[in-house]
Formats: sequence, C-alpha cells, structure tokens
Amino acid sequence: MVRIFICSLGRLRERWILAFPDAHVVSDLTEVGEQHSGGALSLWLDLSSMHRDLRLESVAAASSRGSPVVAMMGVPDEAEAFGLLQAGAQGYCHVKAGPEQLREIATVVEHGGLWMPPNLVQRFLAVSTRVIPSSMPEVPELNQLTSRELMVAEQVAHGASNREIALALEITERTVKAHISAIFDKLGVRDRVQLALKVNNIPTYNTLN
Amino acid sequence: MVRIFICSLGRLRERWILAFPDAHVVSDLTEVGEQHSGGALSLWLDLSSMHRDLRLESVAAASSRGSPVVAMMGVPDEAEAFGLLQAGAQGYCHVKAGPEQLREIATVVEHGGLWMPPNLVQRFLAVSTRVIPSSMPEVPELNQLTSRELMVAEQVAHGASNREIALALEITERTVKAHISAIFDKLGVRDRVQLALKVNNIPTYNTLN
DNA sequence: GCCCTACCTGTACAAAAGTACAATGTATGT
DNA sequence: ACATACATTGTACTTTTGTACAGGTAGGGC
Repeated sequence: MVRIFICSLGRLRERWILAFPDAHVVSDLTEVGEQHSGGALSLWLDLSSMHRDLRLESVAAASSRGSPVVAMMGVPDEAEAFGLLQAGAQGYCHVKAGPEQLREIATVVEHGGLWMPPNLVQRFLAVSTRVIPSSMPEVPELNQLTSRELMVAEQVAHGASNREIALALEITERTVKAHISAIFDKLGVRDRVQLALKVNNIPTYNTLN
Repeated sequence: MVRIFICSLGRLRERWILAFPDAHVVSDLTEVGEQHSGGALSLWLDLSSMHRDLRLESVAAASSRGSPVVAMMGVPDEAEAFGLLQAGAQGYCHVKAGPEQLREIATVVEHGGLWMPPNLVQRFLAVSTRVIPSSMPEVPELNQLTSRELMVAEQVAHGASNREIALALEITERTVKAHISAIFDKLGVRDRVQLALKVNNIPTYNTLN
C-alpha cells in the first residue's frame, strides 16, 4: 500500500514518516504518477496552508482518481469537514495527528470506511437524526439567563462592545461587566468570543482551557 | 481480536464463520463475559429479529461496554440507521453481508472508523451539508487574507485566544497580534468578536464605530 | 543586484476586557 | 417580616487585547 502526502510545502513532516516509513510526498496532485492509480494507494492532502476555496476542489480532484483521500486540516471546522467529505474524502483529521492515529485512519479508509474525529461523528449524527426539523437548533443553556443577561448576551453575540451595550441598555459599563461575568459562569465560557459563538450556536474548541 | 455475535436465535450463521473462523455467539448481551471487556473485542448485534423499540437500547447497552459495536439489520431503514449509529454503533450493515465485507467492516470499526453502506454515506452527507450551512463560499473577503492570516482568522473564529493560537501555529503571541491587526484592516472589523462573527458569516451591527 | 511581499519578532504603550470584594435598591414569594 | 433573586453601581486590580514604531529574514520577480 502506497501513501502519498500532498503538501504545498513539499516537505514531509516527521510524524508522517513515523507513521509510514515508505511515505511519498509531492507538492501537487499532478505530480502523482499515473502508475499509482488503482486501489493500492491513498492520498493525504494537507489543506492547512491552502486557501479556502481551493480545498474543496482539490479534494474532489484527488478523489476522482479512485483512491481513498484523507483531508488534513489545521483548524477543524465542522461545516467544512462535511463539505470535504461530501467532495469525496474518506477521512478527515488534524494535520498534527500522531503516527498511531494516522495508521488507524489509513487502515480504516483503505478498507472502505469513513474516518473523522469522534466529536465530529457525534455532531454528524446529531444533525442527521434531526432531518425533519429544519428549525435551527436552539441553545437551551440560554434559558438559564435572566432577561437582562439575555439582552447583554445577544448584544455581545452581535459584536457590540461593553460601551455600546451600556449605551443601548442605559446602564453603566460596570453593570454590563457584571452581567457578562454572570453569563460566562452560567454558560461555561471564558470570554466574549466564545459567548458570541455559543449564542450563535457555533461550536468552539479548546486546545487549552 | 475477538468477535462476538449476539443473536437471539443463538446460532451462528455460516457467513459469520466464513468471515471469522473463531467467532463466538451468544443469545444475549449479558452472556458476554467480563473478561472480554476492553479493546480486543467487537460486538456484532443481529437486530433483524428484535423488536423495533428494543434495538436502540440494546445497541446503547452494548456500546457502553467500550468495544466497537456493529448493528446488523434485516430491513435497511435510513432513519433507524442514523439512530443506531447515534446510540453508539460504529458499524451498520445488512445481516446478509458477505464474509469479505464483514472482514472489511471489522477492520474499519476496530480501528475507530465508522462503517455504513456507501449509499447511506451519501445520504448522510447530503443531509448534513443541507442542515449545516457551509461556511465556505459565503465570505469572499476571506480571500484577501494570506494563508497565514487565514489560519489565525479561523482560530479566532473558533474562540481561541492569542496564546492558544501562538501555541497552535508555533509562533509568538506578538506575531499573532500582528496577523490579527492585518486581518482587522483587510476585513474592516474592529475586534476579534466581529472577526469571529464575520468568518462564521453572522451579521454584526455597529451603533458606534 | 534591487524591490516587493509575506512572515516573524521586539519594546512600549493604550485601551479594553474581565475579576474580586462590596454595597444598595427593588421586586417577589413564604 | 424574612429570604431570595435580580439589577445596579462603585473601587481597585489583573489580564488580555490591540496599536505604534521599528526592525529582521526569506523568496520571487525585474
């Protein structure tokens, strides 16, 4: 089984060699020789340094060759992941995935499976089981907020600064801060960006905490 | 690797033996000994002769043991498939799947993958991409960003702090700030919240500026 | 060679954001 | 009357974010 990594930087990362000592690397899909077409090949695309609008088509181009394709992203993005998978990728993982995980993924996709991080699988299934209700899923945690807190949260979710919120609600900036701190506590977020994303129902990820 | 087939009839089908000569069979989950708990085990549930409303919970019960679970159905049903996978199954196939396919499935699920029939994968992705708005084509301004800036922008858009971004990209916090300032300029936003919202294609309003 | 861009970093500073501790007033229900 | 939840604000402080100004490197195009 031949694994070819396609990375615009053209250099092989150590993890990849650790995972597959015989891995190849090319900087472009066109460099993948025709002799490799067929089943005994998997393509690993490093999309992390690629422009957004090129990612989908490069996955599509790669998968049109008939070999399983794994998309490797620097910044996990749920919506994009689904798009990439639909474009033909059999796998979706982080560029920094470790050697053991890479081997797992290889085993899976080379046997016709689909591989993605467990949390994505969950989201995936959660979404799919809600096929019928087209209404946007609510954020139940917002019910914990008092009416005033909710007003503040919504302003933050639209990008307002503390000063703006204070003016809009005719209260002090200090009071805004008080509300915001309470909101952070209740919703389990640590700053206004995460709050904004949560209110807008966009998942966040934490490398630290 | 031990494969245990759980089938209320209590008898092993020929295909299963063909696929896995050392396969075990039991008629109930409770008969699966504790000694097998752990990774070197996969559970194969024959749901074809089970009552509808028991299927979900038996899959849930099986998967709570920590081993990969494959649900085998007699009558494929899309909605039910999603439910079973969400209940914890890693695989979903027809009871009459042939030996080679069973082995493929085993390889996949025993390496953390998800397996389901190709047509179901398509449906799955089609549904998901419809429900989850793709974030790709909708923010053309992101094309103004350099590849490095884009990485930073995406991290911000997922709620990462400057420190986290610096760690992730292996650069200084100072450099992150430099990128972020450049991004603000290019996208015409004033802080990271508005950036996060813009990347996620959520409108903001400005009472002040 | 030179110019340009992207990328990276430093010091220093200003401005927000966020927290800790404390207090007041106003409803509401028991 | 009392307890409780909510809303409000103050002082003071730490942390994070963002900007200004200055520089250094590497690669590509002319």
